[in-house]
Amino acid sequence: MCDVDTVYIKVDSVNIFLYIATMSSKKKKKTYHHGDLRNSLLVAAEKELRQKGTDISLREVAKVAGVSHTAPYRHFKDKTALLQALAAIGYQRLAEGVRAAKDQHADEPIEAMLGAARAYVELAVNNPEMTQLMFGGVLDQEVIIEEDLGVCSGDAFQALLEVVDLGLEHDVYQSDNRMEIALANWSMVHGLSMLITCGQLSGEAETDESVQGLTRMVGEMLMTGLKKKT
Amino acid sequence: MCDVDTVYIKVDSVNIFLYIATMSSKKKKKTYHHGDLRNSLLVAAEKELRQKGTDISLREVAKVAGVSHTAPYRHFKDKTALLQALAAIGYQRLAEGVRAAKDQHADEPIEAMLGAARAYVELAVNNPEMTQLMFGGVLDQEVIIEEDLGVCSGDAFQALLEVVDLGLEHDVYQSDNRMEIALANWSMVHGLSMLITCGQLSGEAETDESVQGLTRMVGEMLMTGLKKKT
DNA sequence: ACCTGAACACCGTTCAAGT
DNA sequence: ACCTGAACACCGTTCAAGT
Repeated sequence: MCDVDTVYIKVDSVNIFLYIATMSSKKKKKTYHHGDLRNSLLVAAEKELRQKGTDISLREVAKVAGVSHTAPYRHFKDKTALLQALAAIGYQRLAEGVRAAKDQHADEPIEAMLGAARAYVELAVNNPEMTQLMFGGVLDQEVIIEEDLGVCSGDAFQALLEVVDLGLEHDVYQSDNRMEIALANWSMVHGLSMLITCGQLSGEAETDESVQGLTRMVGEMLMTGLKKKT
Repeated sequence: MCDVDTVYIKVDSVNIFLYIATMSSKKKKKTYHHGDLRNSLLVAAEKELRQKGTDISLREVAKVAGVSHTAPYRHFKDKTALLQALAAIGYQRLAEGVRAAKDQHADEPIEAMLGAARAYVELAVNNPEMTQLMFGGVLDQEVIIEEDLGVCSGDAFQALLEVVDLGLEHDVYQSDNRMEIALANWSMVHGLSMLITCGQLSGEAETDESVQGLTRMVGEMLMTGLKKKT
């Protein structure tokens, strides 16, 4: 009743509470989770996602993170909220990948777009479960619980628009409608990604090289067109 | 003990058993499910899919079909098998839609392809949950339990190839690689479908008209190319 | 042959309680 | 403030049993 752990109640200070808890955890069995549990949960969730696919259990995530199965509810409203927060991280990486490709080809707008396409497909193929989580209808994009999801997914689209604008500035496109150009590129690249990650192209997209080849191929086809010139 | 229902055991004939069961069902409460339960389960499953989305419960499907929660196991190995059989129906409709569009434009290969694209996107947008089931990673395409799935999904791709061949016969494409042309078209159309059905384009794809407009737009962009001609 | 009902291990979520 | 443990209603699947 009068041991170290009870002191913090009377002191009523978060910092001191944490300090004592940290100290005592070195002696006793670590029962409380210290530090950023929210983040630990997301890390655990991604590990589970990669291993078991899109249908992961919140209880298992908690177990992997080393807390009780009710602890996640301190940081996320429900299971969907955790998955949305995880998807938000996926969109963040997507935006980063696209911007990195753009910066590498600042003077060659077409190569910048093809590079962005390569980054998009590569990320999707290397993280198929994450891709399915983001775009597979596991979570309703209509009902956004974690605001991060809306922000990050919007920013990813923004990154794509920046690559389009690069081309418009250099006057390389026939059309001057940035939305249309963006949507055509996005659809093409997204479609290829989804077809590969859901296993429809299992025959022709097995190695990294073949995936890159396919990406370049469909990307150039969109740029030059399929129809014969008259 | 000695009423009508027990006769069939001694007779040991399926037909007679079924006949007696049918007769008795008119008098008593219908406890057994007569006729094609397999089909009834698929109908119930699609109803549930449309209502509750991709995460449906096998028990609920059984309840909707009017049988006990273990009855489905007489017709499907497990829940995944039922979902795969349902997805197979989706691929079947896709193949039909594409072929119908092709037959409508037998002399205009480009219009045939654009029509097929329209059919594909339309079907996806009108059945978003089915689309997510087919392509969203809910079921592993790697592990096919219901053989129908493999057959029907292969046939849907076959239908697309037929539309490509129409164009090759009329010599309208720059490339002569049917696989490449097919993949470019498929990626484009599939990407647009998935972006709409997962809610990413909620702003610009609300009405049937706007969806058709977007489909035609990206389709024509692929045909003519984005880049300025030099 | 076809279906039922009890049983098991799991799940998401809530809530009173503990430190 | 942060986490736990019991409890509840649900789920997929198995199996002995019924007609």
